[in-house]
Amino acid sequence: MKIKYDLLKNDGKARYGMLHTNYGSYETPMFMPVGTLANVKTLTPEELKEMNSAVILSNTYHLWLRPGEDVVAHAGGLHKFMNWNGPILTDSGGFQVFSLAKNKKKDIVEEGVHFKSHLDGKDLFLTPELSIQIQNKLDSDIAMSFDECIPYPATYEYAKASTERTLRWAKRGKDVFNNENQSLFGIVQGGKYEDLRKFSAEETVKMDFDGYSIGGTSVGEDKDTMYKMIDYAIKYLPEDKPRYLMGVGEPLDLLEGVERGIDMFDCVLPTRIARHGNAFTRCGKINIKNAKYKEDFTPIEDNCDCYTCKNYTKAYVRHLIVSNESLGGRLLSIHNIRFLIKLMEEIRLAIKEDRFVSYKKDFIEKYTIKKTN
RNA sequence: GCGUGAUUGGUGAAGUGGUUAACACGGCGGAUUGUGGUUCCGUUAUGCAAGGGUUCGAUCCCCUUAUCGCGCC
Repeated sequence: MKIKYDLLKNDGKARYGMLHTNYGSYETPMFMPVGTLANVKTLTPEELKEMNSAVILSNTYHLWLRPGEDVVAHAGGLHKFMNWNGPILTDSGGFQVFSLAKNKKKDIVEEGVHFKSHLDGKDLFLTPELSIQIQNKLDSDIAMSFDECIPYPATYEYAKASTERTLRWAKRGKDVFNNENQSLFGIVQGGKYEDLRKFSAEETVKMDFDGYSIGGTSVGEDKDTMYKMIDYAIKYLPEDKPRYLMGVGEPLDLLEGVERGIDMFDCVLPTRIARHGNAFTRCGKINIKNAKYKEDFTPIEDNCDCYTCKNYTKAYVRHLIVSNESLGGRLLSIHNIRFLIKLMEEIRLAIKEDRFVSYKKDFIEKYTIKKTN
């Protein structure tokens, strides 16, 4: 069965809805933790469930290299392989075009993309067809079209050519797509250019995907540019399909995205910064390694309902991080993911109660005054 | 007691008679947005055991003292 999206409520452009999948129905807007290598780094499925995590991400490029999509298929698909009985979205490898293809001009050709394996340096060639076929085998719930995540800044000429190619790739991927139980999302590119975003959105929608994502954001552009990229594209996306903003996960950006009509977000931020000792709090991000927490025997946040805050102190978590103990990154990952998921829970409630704008204002006010603390 | 070798920041240490005394670790702070990366970036000794001398100039040369090591009575 394909996924299905019900738009249940609007509050301005913000949307409250329900995403129906083969692994349950979940409210949107939602935040999706990233588990590139078939695991959300350091966390078990049980822990993710406890945090009320719905969809998790995995990555086509990475699983292709290791362990290989056939291994996953022989295991009975990604869900069984990783013991996750919730929905899974697989990224296509498009972001790796951005991060790993060193020489864009030479490595990105019409047929596909040349990579050097980050594992052994071996030459690899990934095409839209191959990406989709791998994802079909991985048997995720949502597959992504193979695109190029355009770097920032990019010239108009580059962005135009890349955007057009991404459209051709989307078509090619869709043509070979073959998995009844899987859905396929199209990706809007276009860089920072309004007409290209419009063009990309309209053309992608014409191909009729199960959902649409806005890509090419959070690649180094300033916030205003990012928000404009969303504005330029989102008005051309259909109301009855989910909209997914790729790679965005800073609390303030989630709010800005929701306000513009985004339903799904993913980001490595909560887990990555956790491993480096940072925690989201209502009063802004904190660095647990700071000396001032050495003897702070209070939780990261007093009113947080996460496992970490209910059981551990800043001083202890700090000690673990400073000592390079993996439990430190685990505890902070639990807190950070729960923080973002809780944020989305509150956002959904606010939308349902027609008070999203005031909720957003209150949150931002608190989040950005940390300096006085 | 005599002889001898050392003494550089929180630590391990490089180094030179002449502008700002390597590097590493540690400390302190920052970054991180579809995750190659226990990652990246700042910053951290106005001072080279103490005092005196030689010199235009000494952490580097000489003397004295202190501390530590080694050898011999």
